[in-house]
Amino acid sequence: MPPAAAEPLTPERILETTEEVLRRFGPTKATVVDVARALGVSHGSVYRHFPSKAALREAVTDRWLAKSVVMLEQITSAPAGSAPSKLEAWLEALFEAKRHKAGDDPELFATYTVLLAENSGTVEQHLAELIEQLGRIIAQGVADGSLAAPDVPAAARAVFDATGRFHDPQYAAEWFSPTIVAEFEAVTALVIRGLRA
Amino acid sequence: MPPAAAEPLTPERILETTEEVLRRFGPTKATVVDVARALGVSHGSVYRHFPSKAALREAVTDRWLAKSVVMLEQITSAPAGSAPSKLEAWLEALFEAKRHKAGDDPELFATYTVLLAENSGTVEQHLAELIEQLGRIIAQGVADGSLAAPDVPAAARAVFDATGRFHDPQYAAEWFSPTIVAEFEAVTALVIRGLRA
DNA sequence: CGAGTGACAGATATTGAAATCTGTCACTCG
DNA sequence: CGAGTGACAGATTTCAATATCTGTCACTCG
Repeated sequence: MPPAAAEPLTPERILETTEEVLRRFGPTKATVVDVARALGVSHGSVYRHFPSKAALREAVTDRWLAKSVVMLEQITSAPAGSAPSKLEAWLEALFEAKRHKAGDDPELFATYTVLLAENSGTVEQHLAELIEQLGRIIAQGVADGSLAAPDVPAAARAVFDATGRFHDPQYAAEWFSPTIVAEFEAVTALVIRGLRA
Repeated sequence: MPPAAAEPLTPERILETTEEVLRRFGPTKATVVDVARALGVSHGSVYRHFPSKAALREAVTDRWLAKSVVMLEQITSAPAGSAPSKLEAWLEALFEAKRHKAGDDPELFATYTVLLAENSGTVEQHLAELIEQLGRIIAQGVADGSLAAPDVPAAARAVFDATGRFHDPQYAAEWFSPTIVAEFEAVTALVIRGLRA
């Protein structure tokens, strides 16, 4: 990247550069000074756009999480497909997306795992959005009679909790075991069976 | 404790003292020298009974894990009770046992969590024993027609995986949320429903 | 003998001084 | 004016010297 630029210094540019710096140096060594250096400005300028290093890192985290929400929203609001098959597709898409992120660039994934741990508020909000999507799929199933759930939000939460081993980054190391796909399928099948009308 | 003792130095006594030292100093500061000092012997003597510090810590871990297995075995092999209710009781006993351990003495629990992390082989064996117990309960249910499972060991594994949030120590911090019991019950109900004939 | 010792080498952990970083603010300059 | 600066104080991290620990082994002594 060009070390200096005539372009105006926007939050957007700062976020992009922060991602780049995190990618290069990792979560412990990446500093605000590094970001400023990469942008060709003084670190004081970065503080004009973000009130603290923590806020900057949180904004990067938020951006990263938003991508999965958008991807899964495609499945959630697809016009075709039964609720049970949507549920299965949604859970598999979530698992596969995480698994590929963790496998393709383990260091970057570890970096984001650290960021996630220090921004539990942001993560919680993101999880709530995912669970809300699950709730919409389950509600569709309840409406067309394919699923049964006395309390849809609670059922959505239960499905999410029960599949935690396949989306919680704390388990990332296990996602490359030769039996993991069979285990994922067993849990998914059990959960969907438990939800059927 | 008496710093010196005329009693012979047995593996048993060393293990007890090691537990004591771990309890007092925590997993990072507890040393073999500390254990020897507490026993009133030289650290060389400890190495007559355990080949390494790692082996000593592993033996302590093993001992600790064995207790839950014994407690849950009571439920597993109880003569009375339907398989679904046994399953529920077993999962609840596991959750409550862990929750109380974590709540009653958080530091000691954290110490054992560190020990667990450095002895993944021992932990895996312990988990296999727990899953084997679940398998026996499910097999009972299949035999009496209350449960359906094409592959009993796989179903046992799936039940254990699906309830991970309520027994994996990595989630201990969440076990004191005001909604955790409702969440546990929702997942348990979902899983048992998924297993019903 | 053989359970226990303690001095030793190499590995690991602790400590405190120096370097770097975070966050602020009075200032510059287009 | 107002985006950007850079020197500064206090907090945090790094680094190298120092201390402690792990694991071995030739030895003691009941």
